[in-house]
Amino acid sequence: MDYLKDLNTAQKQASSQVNGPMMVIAGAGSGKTKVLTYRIAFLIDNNIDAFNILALTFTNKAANEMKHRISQMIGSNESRNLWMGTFHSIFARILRVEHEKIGYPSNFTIYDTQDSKSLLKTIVKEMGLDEKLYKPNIIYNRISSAKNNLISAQDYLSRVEITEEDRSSGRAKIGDVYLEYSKRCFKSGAMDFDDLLFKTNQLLHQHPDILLKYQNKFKYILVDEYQDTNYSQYLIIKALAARFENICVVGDDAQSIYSFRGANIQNILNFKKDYPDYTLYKLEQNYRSTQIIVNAANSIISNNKNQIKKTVWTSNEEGDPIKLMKSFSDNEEGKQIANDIFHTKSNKQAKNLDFAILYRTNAQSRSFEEAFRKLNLPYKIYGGLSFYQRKEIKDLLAYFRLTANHNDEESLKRIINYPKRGIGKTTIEKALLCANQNETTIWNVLENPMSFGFHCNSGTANKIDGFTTMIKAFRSKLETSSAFELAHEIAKSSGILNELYNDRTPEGIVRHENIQELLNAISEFSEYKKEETEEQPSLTDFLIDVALLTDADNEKEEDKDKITLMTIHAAKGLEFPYVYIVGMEENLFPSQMALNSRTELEEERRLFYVALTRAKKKATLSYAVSRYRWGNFTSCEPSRFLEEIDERFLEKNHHNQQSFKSVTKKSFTQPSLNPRKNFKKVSSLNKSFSNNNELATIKVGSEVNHDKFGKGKVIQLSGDAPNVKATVFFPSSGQKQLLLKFAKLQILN
DNA sequence: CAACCCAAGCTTTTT
DNA sequence: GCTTGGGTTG
Repeated sequence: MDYLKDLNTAQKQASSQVNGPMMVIAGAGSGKTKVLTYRIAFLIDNNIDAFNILALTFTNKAANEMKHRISQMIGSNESRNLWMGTFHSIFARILRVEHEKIGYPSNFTIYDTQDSKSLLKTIVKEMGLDEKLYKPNIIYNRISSAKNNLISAQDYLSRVEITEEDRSSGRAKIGDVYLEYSKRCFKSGAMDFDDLLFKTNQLLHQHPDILLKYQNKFKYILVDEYQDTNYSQYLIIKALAARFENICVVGDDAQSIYSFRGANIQNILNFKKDYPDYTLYKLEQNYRSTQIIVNAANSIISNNKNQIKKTVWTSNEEGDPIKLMKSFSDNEEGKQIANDIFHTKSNKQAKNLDFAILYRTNAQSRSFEEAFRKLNLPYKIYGGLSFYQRKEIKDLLAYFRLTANHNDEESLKRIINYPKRGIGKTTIEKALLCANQNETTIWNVLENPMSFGFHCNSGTANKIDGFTTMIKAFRSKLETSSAFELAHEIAKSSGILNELYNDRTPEGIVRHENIQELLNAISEFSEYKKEETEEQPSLTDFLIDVALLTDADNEKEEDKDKITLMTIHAAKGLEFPYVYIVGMEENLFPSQMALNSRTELEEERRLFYVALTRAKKKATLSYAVSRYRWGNFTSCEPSRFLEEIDERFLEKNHHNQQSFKSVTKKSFTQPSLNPRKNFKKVSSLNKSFSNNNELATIKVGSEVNHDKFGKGKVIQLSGDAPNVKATVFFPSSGQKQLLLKFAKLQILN
């Protein structure tokens, strides 16, 4: 157990307590993860079976890093037996095992936020409610916070104070939408993110035998980022730990930044009540940052009234003062910081990976991207649209999901007409109506139209039959084919691969590459799983993992040495030598959404605390006096947070201040200094120059001219007059399907 | 049914 | 400024 030598006294004490409840309050940069990993290694060294240890984290990334570190300490043979992962992934895994108890199939689908909102929208339409009033976002948040507080749809409807709230906001029917939403998810064999925790609570509370089983399994429980747990998560932990009370939670109330999604700081304060004989450890020495940064961060957080008292200190060097940067506009901000990085790189011999730009909202990344590109500074952006949320990826995944679970309504709606196969909106709506009336799923209606009295014309019926037959064919290979084989076949047979291959626009090419990348990911996944379990994984296994994989967790080698751009939320747990906190303006940071109450403002301040404490060597704070928001040029005031930093920690002369005054003046009189593309496309009025005689002579191989697409060659003709459809390949814009009676093709030869 | 055009809404943060 | 969805036209 030599490794304990690496720890300071407090860290050592916390790492080597084996039994009993304990809470570690860990200041930023004080070695929180270290304590967690060392403690797990210590437990295993003290003959605690790794199978009996459960470690819960908030991100896959945190879990993987910790796993990696532990395996280096004690060997992967032992460490692979640990149950370590995010709340959502661990409990999804348990729900798949215990699915019968809650009436779900074991291969249930996990709906992401997009799926949930799309379903909500469908329901609002079906119920004939005002779509302006019943916006998916609002309903989703209502339902989510209900679930996080363990309020079922039935509970929701019977609680007067809740329904009264909805009534006064003019949305009296939200409870009914919630009920229908729950029914639809259940019917579809689907759970949303909140369900994973909600149903786990149901499972544990309604089945004492199951609870006992997992209490006995997880004799030792560790929870990271405890300040970010919500009520639902709190109850799960409490139930599981009730028998042995070997529970270790680690957190920092000053870094609680997720209350908007139901996180509750009270959970930290309640720990005392639940486990009166707990031990409290405080990690107060910061190993990450300079004295200036640590003390400046302390001066900021001291403005919060609600907090656990602790004194974070460091023995590191004093370091550079914090730099303030003022810019005229968001574009200037990007340029200035790009320049600053450029110079720091050569002056301090820093690498790209030493720099991070942290902002409040994803939309702020744009000006930095432009500026970095101009200076040839390599960068990477986290967040925003993640790989798995891209349309083409979601489309292909929807095929996988529907193959595994035919009842998955959202997946079916997504792909039944993609690629185009002539099954339109009207048909889908009719089928859905029929499904609702018969209390069955849309898949069952489509697979067996007769038995549900579903009528449509024979052409459509054929197309539907073709679709269901195809999906069933995929299904029959689910258990026999390898994940990659089947994935590739689906991509091909569904027509997706072809569709994207024929799209020769730059976007189309990227999409095609993305599909290839997904297939590669499946192949890598298979290799990895085979090593771990010594079994050939199926596509279902991949789906289980992919649903909860959010951002690109495994970083590519070529992305290693790049400047990082991310939101502050995404930066939690990370550190960089040089950190730029940008957009330090009122209404942006603090966000204008957070100015209604002290609690919200304090959360913004904690967010600022998190941002500043990411910096190891030097922090730069930047604000602009004007910025484009919603396409409008708006003026901004510096953030109140800037005034809260003790002046001692700030760079004295803001040398750029003066020059920017003059820029400001000049630019206001000459707005063209800051040009934005503002061209509207001029729509060209088409001249009709086709006639029926020409149409009659068109044939496969004909060279034709199209008003918009230019010259092209006819590849295929289908349909009967007057609805003849031509497939034409245009070198300039790829393959297009055109109806001859409208397309006004000119025949050239 | 599919392509195109235009207006509306959007920007908090994420598993 | 951008994306999405509704409505219209081909």
